Amino acid sequence: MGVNPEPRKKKKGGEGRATSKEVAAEVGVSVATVSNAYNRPDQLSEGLRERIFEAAGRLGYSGPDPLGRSLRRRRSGAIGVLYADRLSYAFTDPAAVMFLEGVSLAAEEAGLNLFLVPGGYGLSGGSEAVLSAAVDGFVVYCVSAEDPVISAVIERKLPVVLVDDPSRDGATSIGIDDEGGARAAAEHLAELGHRRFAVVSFKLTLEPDRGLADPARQESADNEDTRSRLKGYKTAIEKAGVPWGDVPVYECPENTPEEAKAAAEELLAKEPRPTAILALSDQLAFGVMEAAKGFGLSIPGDLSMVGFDDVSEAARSSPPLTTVHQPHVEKGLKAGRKLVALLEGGDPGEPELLPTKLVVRGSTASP
Amino acid sequence: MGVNPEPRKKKKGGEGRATSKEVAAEVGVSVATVSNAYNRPDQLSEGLRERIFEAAGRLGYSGPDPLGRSLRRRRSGAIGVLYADRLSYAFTDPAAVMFLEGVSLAAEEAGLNLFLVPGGYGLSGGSEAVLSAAVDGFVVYCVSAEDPVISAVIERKLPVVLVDDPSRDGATSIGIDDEGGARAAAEHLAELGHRRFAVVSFKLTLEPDRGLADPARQESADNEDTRSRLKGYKTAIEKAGVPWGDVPVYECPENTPEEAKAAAEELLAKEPRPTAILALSDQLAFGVMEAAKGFGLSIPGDLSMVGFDDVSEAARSSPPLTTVHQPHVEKGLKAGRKLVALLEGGDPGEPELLPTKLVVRGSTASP
DNA sequence: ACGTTTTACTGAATCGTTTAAGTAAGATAC
DNA sequence: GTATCTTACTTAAACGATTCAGTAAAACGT
Repeated sequence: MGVNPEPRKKKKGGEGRATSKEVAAEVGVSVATVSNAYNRPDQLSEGLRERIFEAAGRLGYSGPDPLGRSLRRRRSGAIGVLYADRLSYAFTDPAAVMFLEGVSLAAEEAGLNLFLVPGGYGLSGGSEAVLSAAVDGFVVYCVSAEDPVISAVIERKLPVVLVDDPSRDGATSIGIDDEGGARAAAEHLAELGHRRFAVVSFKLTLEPDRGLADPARQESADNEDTRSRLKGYKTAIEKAGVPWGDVPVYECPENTPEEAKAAAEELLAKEPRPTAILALSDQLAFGVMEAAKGFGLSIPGDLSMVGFDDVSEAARSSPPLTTVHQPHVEKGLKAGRKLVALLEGGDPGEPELLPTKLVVRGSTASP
Repeated sequence: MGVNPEPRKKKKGGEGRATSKEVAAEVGVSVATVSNAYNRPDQLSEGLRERIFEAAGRLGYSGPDPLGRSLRRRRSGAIGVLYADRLSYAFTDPAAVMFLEGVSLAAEEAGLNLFLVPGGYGLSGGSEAVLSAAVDGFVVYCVSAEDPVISAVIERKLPVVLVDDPSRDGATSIGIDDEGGARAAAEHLAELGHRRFAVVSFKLTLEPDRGLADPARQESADNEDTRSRLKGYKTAIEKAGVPWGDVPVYECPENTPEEAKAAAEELLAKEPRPTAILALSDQLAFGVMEAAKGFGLSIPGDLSMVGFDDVSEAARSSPPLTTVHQPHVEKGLKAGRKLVALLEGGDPGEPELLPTKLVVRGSTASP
């Protein structure tokens, strides 16, 4: 058994990174003392501490290895953000970016790093990324309740904050008043006198369709957000005397202007043409606006348009987009703070629903 | 010595996450076998493997702990992106976001996660975040060569790819043709007939000033990018017969429209007023445009404006911004791929300089 | 001068894995 | 029927730290 015939290469030149053990050997102390030099300066004499740092510098030891430390401490010092899609996609969505900004603010407050984990339904690996991420907890963003990765997260039994999809009981969560915002958007259009509506939605289920979605499919949307927004529209539109069944709801597999453009091209070709289009996100709204331009339709003269999210481009587009504002950064910040509270054994607080607000700009007018 | 009086709580209820040891005990095999069940299915019989998974499910074991595994494997499966500033700031800068998109693309290709590390000069902790991040390598973005965090990164002796600041020898790097792009921008203005220029720059050193920077200070800029862009402007402007010393260069401590607005307000109050302003980034250009609006100046009628970066808003602003395009996403992607190559022991390739290109839109005209 | 505290360390267990090397039993070869 | 190869595991040593429970020596109090 462990005879260890050779003393092994002790430190074969200055090469590679050294370990605390090597530093300890060099100085002639125990590894515990080296550890203390870095973590509890009061546990050793000033002189020895300096000798240790000096030797560390000489040997190329840059301080405790994060992995060894994390393993022992049972804390990695990072919070994970689980994003529904591929990560690269998150960065193209201004709403997601603002949310991340908020989470990173919370991480900074707590001195934690940010670990981005792609959910990537259908991606190679599946929920492997979730299982292999060295984090202390997760903020789960925008993942449908049906997504298998969410089970993977739950399975890991780490502290979790669910964002925008507060359907798992027990879990801490935060969301926004989707329904109220959507209702306000549709009411605004109804008050302007619109009666011919159309809706451009993002995907309703994990296996998305492209095309018109009937009410049954709408009901079965597996994302809480989506369902709530559609419900808000429905309530307001029915109140205006228009049967919901008459309102075409177009499902886009991806939340991109390109998809929405294609959707709008189909919707605007209908006779009679809708006079107002509600989009479930600003990204989609921008696509619709482009399509309208292609049809030679002026906004808001020929077509009124309402988005959702109030991303910063919304104020700068031409015409500026009427949309439902939601506090993306604050949502991220609060989600992050809840997670931090959880990590510190504190109280994450009640599930919260942040307010939304209709911001009327230049893309809506009477028909 | 380790008498271990009590057998310790073996598994006090289904609570907490279980370990491979517990699963092994439950099934009556060694931990090695449990490990094999997850990592090398061919090493054990199908039946046993299923019994192990079944027991794992029962005990709440969700697979090997990432930390233990990473420690042993000496691979964490994550690449770190070191960002100069606070992380929350990265998300407000469209150029940084696009870059991250590229890196995340590369990470996805390689099946790696993304670990975001704030450089945060002057932040509490300093380079602590760098030292404590459990990553396999770093992509260093936009950090001045003088920044102490960059030394921290080097010290960790992990594979590193330097972006936009290829000054450390030996390190793999990627950048863009800053000088050429800047030169083209200034040449464009000169050709239009402009002779009274002003420049709005971001910070020149780690300890930024706000205000006009004389040529000496410009030379001492510790970011390669900044120096190159200024040099490009200088070359073209001098070629047009204007002494560089006559061109006011205003330094903004932060790369935000707000800072640039303040800068422009000062520059535009000068007599004679500049007829063209060059901004080192689009973010800064947007601020200048706002200031111009405040002065009642029309762009490009009264003032021509050129940015740098070609972020997506540049095409949508009014007027659309003439700017220097750089391939942000591609830069991130290539940086990420180089790092991946390094991690896999391959060849990261030569330091690359990606091309820039002037995109003429509506913000420039003859004076 | 003697007991108590403080200071400055060391030893050894532990965190949760992976993996090279070993082994016993059964299958295959000739 | 013996030698060799597989199969299906196990043993034990890492990986790189932290931390608790010592302990010997020095400092302190009276």
